[in-house]
Amino acid sequence: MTVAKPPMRDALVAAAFRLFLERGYEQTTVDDIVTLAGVGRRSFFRYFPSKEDVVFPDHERCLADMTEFLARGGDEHDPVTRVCDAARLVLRMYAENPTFSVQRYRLTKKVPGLRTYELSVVWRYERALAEYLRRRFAGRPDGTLRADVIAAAVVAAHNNGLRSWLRSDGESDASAEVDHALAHVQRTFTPGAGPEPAQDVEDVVVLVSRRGAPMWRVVQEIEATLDRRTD
Amino acid sequence: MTVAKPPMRDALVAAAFRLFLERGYEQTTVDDIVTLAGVGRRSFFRYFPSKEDVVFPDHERCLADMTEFLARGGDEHDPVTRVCDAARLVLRMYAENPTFSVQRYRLTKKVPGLRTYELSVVWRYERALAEYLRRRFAGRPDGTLRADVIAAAVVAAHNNGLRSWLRSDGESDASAEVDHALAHVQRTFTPGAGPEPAQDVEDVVVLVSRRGAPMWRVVQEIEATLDRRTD
DNA sequence: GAACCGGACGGCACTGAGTTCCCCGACCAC
DNA sequence: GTGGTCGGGGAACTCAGTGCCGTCCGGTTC
Repeated sequence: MTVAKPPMRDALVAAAFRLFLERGYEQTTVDDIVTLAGVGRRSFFRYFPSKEDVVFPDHERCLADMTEFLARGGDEHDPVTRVCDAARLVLRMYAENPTFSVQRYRLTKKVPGLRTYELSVVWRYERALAEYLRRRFAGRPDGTLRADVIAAAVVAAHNNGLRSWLRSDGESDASAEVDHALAHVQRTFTPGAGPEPAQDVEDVVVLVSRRGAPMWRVVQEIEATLDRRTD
Repeated sequence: MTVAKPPMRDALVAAAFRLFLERGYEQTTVDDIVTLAGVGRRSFFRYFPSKEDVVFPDHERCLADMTEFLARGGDEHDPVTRVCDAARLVLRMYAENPTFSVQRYRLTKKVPGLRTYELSVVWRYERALAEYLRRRFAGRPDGTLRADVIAAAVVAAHNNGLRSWLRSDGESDASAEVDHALAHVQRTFTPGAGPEPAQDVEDVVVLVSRRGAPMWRVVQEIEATLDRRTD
């Protein structure tokens, strides 16, 4: 929407993080921030509806991107794949500013108020995914239930990978971590493995398993078999 | 912990809800509440660390119950079953006061601040489940990932059933709703169906499936087969 | 040029949540 | 009695967030 981003907004974010890092979030007042940034107190709240918002300056934009990504088409793809790709949009935002993301992670880990705020943001992502899946699953038995569960699983997997990357101070491969986690979810929920069922392969898969084998091994085996067939 | 519950706490909750319902949450100040309850302002914050807490007076207790439930044993049961049972503890708390729960549901639906607060509470439940599963899955490949995903799925399913019940104004069968939702999750994640693998049944299961069949159907079929075998 | 106007910014005063400090009265021990 | 302390009350404070209004600045219109 806003084409030119006001430099004042960035100045406020920079000033805020400087202070947050050197004396802590709760020990920093909004007055401190605006004084350091050299602007009026009222202007802070023009750009950020609350003190917490300055810690997550780009989530609103990212949420809009995700909503748009899910809104425009994509119905020819597998729904689970689609929401996984949507989740990767969030990762991309984090990965664009690794040092910033790591600093923010350390902040949110320490400050309960920021954790809570982050939860509300994550919840909105999850709702966006769930709403999309509900549309795709409309009519199926337990459609909304499936949608909610898959959305929650995708978000949990994404966060698992993301946090693992953040804990490594941005040293590990963020995409690899999240891809691995999302693949796990996709393996659990995707009906059929391949992107498009190949036409010239056998129509039947036979699985032989020892009784009592863990289900995840069974699923893994089915996946592997299907993958081999579609090669 | 606290054996005798102070009547003052209940008086504050009652006064708060009367005012919240007749003029709204944000239109009610803490001073209004303490005036109606006939106590000092300071006493309110002695019992509730924040204004939001008065809306969820029993969650702290319930969270402690769940933590204790997961802490003491239960390791002979299937982990997924165990966390599903833990989730049912929360449902029980809601079901104990249906009218109160429905009123609170309507409040949290309208007031964003309360939604956020509720999220932080739900998050703590989810973390309790995830920590338990992480212990149970310790050593397995992707143990923490599986733990996080399953915990998220269980919470999502529980909330799906719970909300469905709350939207019915407490008229429907809460347990049935949640049981159905949790069964869905259990079907997705449980390694093997029966409680204990019987010793005198066949050691091998053969599944024949059409290529491209939805994974949930495949899993369902495996489950059904295993159930038949353990009868 | 002057008058006009709309948007960005600053200053101030206000509400209300949450905290700190201190008070009081009750109840108990000695 | 004196000395505890424990549950509660209350004044005063900090700070986030809001409303109102003033100012300044760039561009228009006459």
